[in-house]
Amino acid sequence: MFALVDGNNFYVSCERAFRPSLEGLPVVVLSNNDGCAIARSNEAKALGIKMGQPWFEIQHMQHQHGLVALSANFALYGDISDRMMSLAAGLGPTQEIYSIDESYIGGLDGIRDLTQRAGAVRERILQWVGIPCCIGIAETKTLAKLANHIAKDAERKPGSYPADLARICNLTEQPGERRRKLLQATAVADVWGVGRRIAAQLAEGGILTAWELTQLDAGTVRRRWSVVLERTVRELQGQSCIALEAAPAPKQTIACTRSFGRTVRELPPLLEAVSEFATRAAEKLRMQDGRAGQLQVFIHTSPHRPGPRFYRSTILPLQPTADTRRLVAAATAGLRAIYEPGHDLVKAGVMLLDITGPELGQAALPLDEPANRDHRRLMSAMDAINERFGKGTVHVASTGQTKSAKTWGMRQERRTPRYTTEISEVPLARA
DNA sequence: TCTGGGGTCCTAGGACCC
DNA sequence: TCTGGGGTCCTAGGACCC
Repeated sequence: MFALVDGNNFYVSCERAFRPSLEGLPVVVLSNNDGCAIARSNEAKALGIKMGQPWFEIQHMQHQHGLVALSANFALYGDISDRMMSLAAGLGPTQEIYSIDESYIGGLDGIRDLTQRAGAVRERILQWVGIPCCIGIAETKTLAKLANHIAKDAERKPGSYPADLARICNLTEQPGERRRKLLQATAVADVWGVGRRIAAQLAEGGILTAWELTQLDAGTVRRRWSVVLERTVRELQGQSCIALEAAPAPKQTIACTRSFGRTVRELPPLLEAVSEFATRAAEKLRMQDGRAGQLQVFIHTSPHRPGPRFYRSTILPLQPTADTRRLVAAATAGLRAIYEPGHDLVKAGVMLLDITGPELGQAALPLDEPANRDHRRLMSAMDAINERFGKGTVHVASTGQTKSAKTWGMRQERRTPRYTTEISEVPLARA
């Protein structure tokens, strides 16, 4: 049995926790560069704002409907997430942190008063962290996700569901008839693992609800679609196919990519940007104690603008490494190889590929041991200094001198303070 | 004027091997 | 007239997730 604990409209809820005056207002959180809406309060959803909708399309709602838009404050969301996750863990013996706002809890069989217990955990998260969440409980992860969806829907639209399902929905307690009705009330597109494409194909075959999907034969689904959808069907039928993953698997690829605040044509700012992306990617790589065997760099113009497009990328083979200096050197060399003047570039990125554990990188360089050890010590020192004194305190020179001189940096005109992670931005309480 | 960022897994087809 | 069988590895593309 599994539970899924999921923060409601998570980024918006994080902002509201520190600015209660946002309660009841339509609020959206915008992506990097204040480009599009990536989180919406219920009030904003009610205005018809779609996930990922560009800001320029909804901007007018500020005056018309009192829409409030905030720049994404990921430092804040990450920290609030950690606090929420540690409380969610109290629900059962094992936990998988699935995303910034969701975690599965496993090993729940035999726990008495589970539904009540879930309610208590929900209360505690709300009181201690200030984040409202919903909890779904069921026999499989896919069903727990579906139960969570019901709990959220029932909270948002009281009256369309039995009142006791709002916020906490334990499917295992639902009598057969009621359970069937709940699955019939859930659109097939809302099932975890069913995206736009497959939902459309299912609709052609008359499969519109989660219930109808459970009625399909698993073997048929495998032949017509894939083993992936087959697994989803089996999970919906109550057969657990997706296990809880308590320890996060090391990443196979690590990316750092950004859209620019404005278009970039010249090479020097691009070199700066790409150096910084390679630096960030290298930090992530060292956090999992990995080595990259390949590095990819890309640049491109806007896919949304009419006219000729320019998209170019290259992959460079590496002696497996986690050394920022070598990764930055590879990234800038790659950029020089693909750069061509005269294009209004809007985005660049660095990806680390062919990632292996530490042992392989060392084995490949048996004679180089002492030097390798020195590289690692230097990188550890750099990471420790940057951890203590802030990102970029020590950096390679090619990432540029000062933040203010950046011509390519992102727009973030509406960011709230980093209330919990930056000492100068901690809110003051007045007596 | 203005559209995010970071991942995973599966499959089909080609190259290549014996 | 007539052309095997079985396997692995790699890549590109598609689909999905948040």
